[in-house]
Amino acid sequence: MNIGEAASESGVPAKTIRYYESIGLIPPAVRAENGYRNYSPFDIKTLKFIQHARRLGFSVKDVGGLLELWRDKSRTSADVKALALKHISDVEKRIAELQSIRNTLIDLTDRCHGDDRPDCPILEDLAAGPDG
Amino acid sequence: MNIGEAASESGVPAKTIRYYESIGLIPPAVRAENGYRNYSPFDIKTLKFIQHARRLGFSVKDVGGLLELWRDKSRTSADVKALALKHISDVEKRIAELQSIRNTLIDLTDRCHGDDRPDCPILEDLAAGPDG
DNA sequence: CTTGACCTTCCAGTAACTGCAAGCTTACAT
DNA sequence: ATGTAAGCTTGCAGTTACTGGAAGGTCAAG
Repeated sequence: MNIGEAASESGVPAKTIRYYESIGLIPPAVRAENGYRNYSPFDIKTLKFIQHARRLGFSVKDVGGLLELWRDKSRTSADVKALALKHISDVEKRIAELQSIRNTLIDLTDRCHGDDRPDCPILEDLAAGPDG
Repeated sequence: MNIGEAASESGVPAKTIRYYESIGLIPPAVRAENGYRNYSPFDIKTLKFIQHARRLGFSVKDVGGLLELWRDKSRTSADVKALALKHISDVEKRIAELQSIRNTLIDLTDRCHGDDRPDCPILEDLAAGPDG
């Protein structure tokens, strides 16, 4: 299977597959006689695994860790769970930050009449700072 | 005022101030005879404005737009509000994405017993995909 | 035989900094 | 006066995770 088909099968763009190879996230692909990369069904499975983990917001580095755990039959589920829980806590922290940002922005826009006049609490507050 | 003091006054690191100058977000600083950058209280105010807007998650490009609106006495509050509302919608979209990610992760970890045994629904689901 | 769709490599660019290195200048203590 | 440490200058490289593009080899169809 050439890289193009591997891309459409896995959902990972060809360009990105090469990139993952270049950074060592996946091992170098076997090459055909013409130099083209050749992918097995198992390679596709690995690419899908990566794709799913990335969609869940795991960093590429974390995905590397998950791949190792996936391949390592002697790992414990606790190892995996620990990584996932850490990631959940990161995600929740980020959500809380964004919600705080959102609330501040809502507050600012509520107080801005948004008409033809130039005075605008949004700009005034950005100049004055969060506390006044 | 040298760049170091400007940094501690504004909360923007010296390195970042130079960076903002290099990308044209702020005009080139006036130089003293020794070549050192010199900052006025108004410059500090601008840097603080930038800092606050960045903390609210506006991109540097958006901050550039806000700075223009801030300087432009003829702008309308509607212009500013439009930019802020767009940003709120982006933030809310990002929050929704992260919440969806969080829910999936919670679901996965709930189903992983997290003990010494190797079988782990987290890895299994990552391999199989979001739909089983 | 040519066209077009693949594939290859490598280089550059994105966002927003941050770190480091080499080399001034300034301030302070000895 | 001198040593040295802090602060300033520049520029280049590294970060994250790709993405786009150029230049060129390969393959299948008409």
